[in-house]
Amino acid sequence: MRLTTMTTYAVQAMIELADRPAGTVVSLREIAGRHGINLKYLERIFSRLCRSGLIESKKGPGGGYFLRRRADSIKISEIMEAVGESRAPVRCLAKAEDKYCSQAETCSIRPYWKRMKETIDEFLDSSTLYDIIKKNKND
Amino acid sequence: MRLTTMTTYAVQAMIELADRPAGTVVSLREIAGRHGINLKYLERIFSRLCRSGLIESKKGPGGGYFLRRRADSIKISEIMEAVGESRAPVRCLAKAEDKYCSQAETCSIRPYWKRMKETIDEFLDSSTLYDIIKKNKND
DNA sequence: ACAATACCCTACTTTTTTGGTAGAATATAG
DNA sequence: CTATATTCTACCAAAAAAGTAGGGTATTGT
Repeated sequence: MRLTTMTTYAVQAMIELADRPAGTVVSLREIAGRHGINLKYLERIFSRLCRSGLIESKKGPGGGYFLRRRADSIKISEIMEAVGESRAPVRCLAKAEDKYCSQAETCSIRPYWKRMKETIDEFLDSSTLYDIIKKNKND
Repeated sequence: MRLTTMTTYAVQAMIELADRPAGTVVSLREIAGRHGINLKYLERIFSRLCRSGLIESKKGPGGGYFLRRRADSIKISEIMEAVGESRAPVRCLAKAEDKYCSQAETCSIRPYWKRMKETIDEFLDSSTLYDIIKKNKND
């Protein structure tokens, strides 16, 4: 039941972007350096975030990435989705794998795992980047 | 965010035991056969469940395993605990790993992961074997 | 007693997933 | 033009999970 480090990196990085004033961009080199993340690895993560439309890039010198939407409209679940983190506790509940288990219809435990997934989804769907930042600033 | 198959096997098997009338035992061979689980693999799982005190064994011909407590007193979280499934979404929240991240104290995201863990724990702590069986029988 | 049944322990192998690397291509500000 | 930065396509290594194998030990019905 552990998130991949790719997911935690992605959230960390998104927090970084959210913390910057609008109109500024952040380079990967900067983020990678500060968090001790391999640059190439970060690149892969950001390309996914980009493809999902959560962030946008500005190329060339002085370029970098920036949030495409307001921090309070970006759900944590969206970030996970972008980097491919599954939120299903069991394989038979993952997307496009409904046919993985032939006995899915009669399985007595599946409904339980489904409720578990819903609980997790609800949590991740109801929190945004802004919530994390805000909570932190209240200290 | 996926449970290991060992965990899902463990829950499946515990449901089997819970579904039997009191006083009866179930052999591993039987469970392994019905669910298509490798016998040796199941043995390992059951030895852990046994060590955790969730089930008990009866040796000899006609022997097998049975629940040590009532189904409505066995939490799903206990089963996970028994087979070593971590419920922490990130490593720095896992047991005996508080020192994994040196910046745990100042980390802005950690409190969020902690709330996530609490949400999951709450779900798993508040459901028992009996709940799963019962829900199923209502169909 | 003893053989049948079933649990118990240790080590190993394979597979899958995750994490990390490398190198080159493309775009752009100055 | 060129330095900086993102994009794309592979590939490789480490770790974790899953599955196997084989021998050993305890119990009990007969």
